[in-house]
Amino acid sequence: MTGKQFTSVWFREPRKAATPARSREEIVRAAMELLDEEGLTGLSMRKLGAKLSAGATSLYWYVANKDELLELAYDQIWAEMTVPDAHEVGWRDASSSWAYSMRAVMLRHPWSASLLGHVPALGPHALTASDRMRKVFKAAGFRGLDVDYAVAAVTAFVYGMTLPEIAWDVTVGDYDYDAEEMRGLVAKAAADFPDMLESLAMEAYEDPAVVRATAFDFGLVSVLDGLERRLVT
Amino acid sequence: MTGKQFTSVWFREPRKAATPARSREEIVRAAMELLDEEGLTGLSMRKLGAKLSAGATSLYWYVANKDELLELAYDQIWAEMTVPDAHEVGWRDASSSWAYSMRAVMLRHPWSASLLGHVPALGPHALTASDRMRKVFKAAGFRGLDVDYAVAAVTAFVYGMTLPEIAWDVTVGDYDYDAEEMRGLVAKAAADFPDMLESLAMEAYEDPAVVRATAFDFGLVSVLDGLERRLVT
DNA sequence: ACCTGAACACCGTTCAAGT
DNA sequence: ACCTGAACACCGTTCAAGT
Repeated sequence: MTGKQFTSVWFREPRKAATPARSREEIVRAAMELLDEEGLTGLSMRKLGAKLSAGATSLYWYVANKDELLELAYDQIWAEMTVPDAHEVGWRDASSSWAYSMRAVMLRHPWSASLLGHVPALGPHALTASDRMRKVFKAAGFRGLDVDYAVAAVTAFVYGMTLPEIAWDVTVGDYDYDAEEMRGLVAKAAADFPDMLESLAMEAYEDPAVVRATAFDFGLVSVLDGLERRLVT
Repeated sequence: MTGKQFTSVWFREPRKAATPARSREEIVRAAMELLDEEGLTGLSMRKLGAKLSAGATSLYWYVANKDELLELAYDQIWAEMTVPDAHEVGWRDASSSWAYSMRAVMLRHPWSASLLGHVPALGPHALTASDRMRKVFKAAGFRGLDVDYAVAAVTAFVYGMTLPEIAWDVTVGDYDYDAEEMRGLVAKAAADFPDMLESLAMEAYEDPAVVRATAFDFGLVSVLDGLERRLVT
């Protein structure tokens, strides 16, 4: 207990602007651009201020602190995900297209991976998406807290699968790397594990993007199959 | 392409100490203590130096930079997970006790959640754990890349489920919060979603720890059921 | 109502200098 | 071989002062 109160942007009323020279929307948009270009570590209040040709500290008029700015940017992520109506396409199609769209959004905005799960998802877009996901699993036949459990299981899977993909992309993007050399280094680290070396060798002949997509699909189908079994018993 | 080479602690030989006043092991142990006590943001090279009654910059003799120090600490996480032998207890029991132990380790070291997936898992302990997990799924009957896909699916699920749990614990720990008040705030944010309010109300009568454990089990059983189905078809 | 710059208390890291 | 302190280039945030 520190005496601090838990806070979130979503618990406070935004400033009502009289003559909005700058606006929250503009700031969040600029922040997302910076995040997309330079990643989470590339976003600083100073840089963001400069981008908006303002002093870094001007931003504090619109936003309590950097964390709340991130909460705002984070919520936008959810706006980009699509959740089809289960009554139109069935719950399996609905939830798997949602899963694919969540993966796509994360890959498009790699910084979101560092925020997902860490930042409370209480923004309007996050809530809307969750609500739609709940409806999908209700349509599937889940009842009570099982609805939440099902949503959580799919979300957890998508998130957990996509995160390493992003980490890999970031690594590849940040460094001058040679695929062959990289494999050699990894193989050296795994030298004591013949089993893993074998699987590494198998992968070497496949397109990495295909392997990743296949892994995702394999797991997603499994998760949905598993959830479906909860319905019949 | 930036001209930088990709590096990892595991690709370089450690310094061979002649008279090791300090050692990598000691530094990593101290770093983990600091991490357990104060979290990821609580670890700074200066603080760690002070804890070891050394100058902050002395650490750079043992470790290339902070990222590599985190790689070292991160690998220790894997040492704490247990993966039973599938030939003794069967693949379902083996993989689910591994899943539970991974969850327990993450909850014990909340900072690990911010490293998992972000930091390359190339350390000896990470590799050992992965190797054992692969053996479990091989024993189950998976072949080829399916072994990796199965391991990835379970890992992704555990990680994705546990992360929000940790975020919640950290929030509760950091702030002076009243359960009732908190629920009120969340309910206000979700005011437009009657469906979610209903589920919020249901949860209010349950022990949060029980709800979380139930959610984890529900999902885990589903994932394993789903994987099992891959074996029969 | 909005914006500013100076200032504070931090960071990670480099490097020449010490022993 | 190991450790140090000074220095550099950054951070987020507060706050009194401006318009």
